[in-house]
Amino acid sequence: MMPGPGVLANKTWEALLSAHAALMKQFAAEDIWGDISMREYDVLYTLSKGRAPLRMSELNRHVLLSQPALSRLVDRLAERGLLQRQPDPADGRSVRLALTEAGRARQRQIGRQHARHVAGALNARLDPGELRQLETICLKLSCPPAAADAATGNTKEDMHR
Amino acid sequence: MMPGPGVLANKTWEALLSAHAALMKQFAAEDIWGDISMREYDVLYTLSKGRAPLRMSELNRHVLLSQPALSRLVDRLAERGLLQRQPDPADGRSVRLALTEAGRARQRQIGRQHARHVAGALNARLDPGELRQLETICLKLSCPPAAADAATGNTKEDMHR
DNA sequence: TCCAGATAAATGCAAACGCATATATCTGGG
DNA sequence: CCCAGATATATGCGTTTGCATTTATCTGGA
Repeated sequence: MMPGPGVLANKTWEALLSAHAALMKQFAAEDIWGDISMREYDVLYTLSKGRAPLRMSELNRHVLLSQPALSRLVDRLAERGLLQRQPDPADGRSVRLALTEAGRARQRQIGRQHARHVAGALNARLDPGELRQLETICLKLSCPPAAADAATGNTKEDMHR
Repeated sequence: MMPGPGVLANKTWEALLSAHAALMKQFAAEDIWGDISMREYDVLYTLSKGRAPLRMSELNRHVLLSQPALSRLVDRLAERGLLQRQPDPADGRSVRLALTEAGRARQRQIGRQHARHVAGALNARLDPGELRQLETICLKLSCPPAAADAATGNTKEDMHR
């Protein structure tokens, strides 16, 4: 039994989940999405950010969705003309995804408004110093599991499977 | 226009989303869930935390799910004997939800292991000071559910005026 | 060169989700 | 007391998701 550090980490994770849920609900309630779901927008945004066309598997690392679900979501976006599947010249198994002009325009149109809502929501609750702290910490969290093992010794995730 | 604060807030939100997705994937990959999905566990956990039986609408504030989806998720958990629907004596429309002993045991059994993974993952990436900062900031983000100033009119767009 | 195993993406199918709406109950003005 | 509107939850239905599996391609060792 070592309640100290474990409890703090768990309370922190719970707080992060609450913050995520609260903000997601608030953003989902905004009347800017039209026929694009937030998950679809996430894909459009991720594609708009990368300069080179992304592969499915790279995209799947950014999006919280199973591989088949992402494959079909991309299907729908492609059928609607918002992105294109291109064969990867370097790897025949792979597919490269790129926004069409229509897709890029749609992302920008929604993104402009969404960004305002995001800024409004976060700036209303946090000052710039807190924003910077939060960004720094979240970037540490999203980086691959640090190998810097501590005395706590609970860093083994890849051992199962 | 005024790119400064908006950009910081948006980069921060993106970092938070990445952190959330990365950790959720890591936790989902753990071999501890059995026949309980993470969403179902979230409900079991939320119910286990509150001392008094929760109502659907209260539960729905904590869980990122539509009201009908939550209603049916609760259905399934009730059919499996993990929680009970009880009529609310004070309000006939409402339903009070409480874990059964089986549900409580199941939550504890999964929660014990999950908590270890959470602690392992967060402690591997953050030191206690960062954990405390993150918790504090996330609580600020989740506490004011945007309805704090309903009387003043708009919630966040007006912050720009 | 060949092939077993690994990797990337797609597909069949049942389960779960969200939207719109229905049902049941509560509340307040007349 | 009654009823219009609000609130809490449930249900119908088409869409989307995840799991298991398949298909196609790549890789390295014999």
